[in-house]
Amino acid sequence: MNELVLVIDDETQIVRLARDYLERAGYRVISAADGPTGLAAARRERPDLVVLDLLLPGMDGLDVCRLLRRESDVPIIMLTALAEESDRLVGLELGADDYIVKPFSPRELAARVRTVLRRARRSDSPPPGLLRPAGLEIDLDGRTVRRDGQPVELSRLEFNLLALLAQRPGQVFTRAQLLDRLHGYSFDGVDRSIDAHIKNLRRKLEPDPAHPRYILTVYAVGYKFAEER
Amino acid sequence: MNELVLVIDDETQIVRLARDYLERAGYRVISAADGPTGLAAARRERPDLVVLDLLLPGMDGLDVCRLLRRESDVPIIMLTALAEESDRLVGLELGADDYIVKPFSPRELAARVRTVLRRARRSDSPPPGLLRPAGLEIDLDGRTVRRDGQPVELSRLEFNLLALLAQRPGQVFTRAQLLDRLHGYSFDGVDRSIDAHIKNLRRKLEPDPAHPRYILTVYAVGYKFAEER
DNA sequence: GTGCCCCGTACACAATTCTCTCCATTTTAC
DNA sequence: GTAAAATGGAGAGAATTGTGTACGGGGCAC
Repeated sequence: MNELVLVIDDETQIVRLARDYLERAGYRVISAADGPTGLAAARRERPDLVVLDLLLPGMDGLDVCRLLRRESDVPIIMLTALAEESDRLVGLELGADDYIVKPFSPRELAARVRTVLRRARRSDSPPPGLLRPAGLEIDLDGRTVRRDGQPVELSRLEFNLLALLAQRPGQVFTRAQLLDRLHGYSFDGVDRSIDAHIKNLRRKLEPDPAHPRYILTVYAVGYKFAEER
Repeated sequence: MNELVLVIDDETQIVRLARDYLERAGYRVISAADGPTGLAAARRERPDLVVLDLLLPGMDGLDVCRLLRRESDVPIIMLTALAEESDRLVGLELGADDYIVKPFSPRELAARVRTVLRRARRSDSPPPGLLRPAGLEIDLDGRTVRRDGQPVELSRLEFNLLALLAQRPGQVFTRAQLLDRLHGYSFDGVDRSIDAHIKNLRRKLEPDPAHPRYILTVYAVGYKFAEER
């Protein structure tokens, strides 16, 4: 299910713009035109993120922010017309996670939303000492791997490679990137050696190495770890 | 009494923001603007958690981290600007419990602090004076070891080494980490000396030193104590 | 103070494991 | 169908570890 964003703003123009853009970016969007309504919506719908205008009819945006904060940890992005540095601090002190100065480009809004959500996801579940993609169990501290409960013996590079990929499922890494991160940045090797490690890794890890389930090839680009589905 | 957090950072803006937010979240906060001051404060005040900036004047944050680690188990959250090196693989080497990439939202900081403290409370609540991995009995207070009821005589360093490893079964320690924690971190020895101690330890401890049951080698990385299974 | 013993460290060699490269074969994209 | 890319197998060379041995220092009994 896509993430839900609540936009609290009384200017219908802005709400419409934000909605269009955020929905196109893949989020679900609900909105409210004033503070009390917005608070009620937040309580009822439990959005994953709130975009909150500072200037609202009926209730100051700062008050809304405070009240929201009191009852939940939902990330908040403030909209403000004031570019003052002090406002950034005021907003952040009240518990906002980020702020955008009006007028803003909808693309910027979408970018901020994405960033804050990513950050929130990360901080919700701090350091994953253990990765558990379907059927696998990767212990980063113990450097051990199990598939369906069975231990899988990996070499150092193989383990690092797997950990690197599995920490960002779906993200494609080029061979050059993988080389950089597996060795120091000053390494003079052919990037085909990555292929060899991928091969060895698959042989040990994949139930059927010829049809990989975890380590996927992205033709002419690199490799990625399979996303959950 | 509320928990005490020490913030070590030279940017007053960040310190103020962190202080405000953490205090609002119910923590007591002290701060220091550079490494030596921070270390002194940590020794004097014995905080429950340290937030440490990697980039500090006077002393590298990494050094501060190592020194802190040497003399206490206080949880450490690192602030880093290096978005690239945000892997956990690197974090393990630092000895930090968690890290946050700048710029961060104060809410995120508070969330991390809460999580790390909760974890720390859970893990070290009853400081176990006695470890009992299968077949072994390690008395940390009496500094004695028994295997299957039979006393095992160990030298000071061997005992420290065993205690260190056995307190975190399954976690891999690099030779550098072991050296750091066994001696003063400013020790300039060859890390192969760790091998020698491991060898001696195994000879005394293991039923079959050639096929270790307790002290396991992790090729190209270091050593770890076997996990129960 | 002197001699002795234990401990920690350093070094050398052998055994093991890993890493990289080469090349033939298969797969993919256009 | 063709060219580029990826895969699989195999082996040489490098890296890492286990172990025996030697050296030096500190503590302790006398």
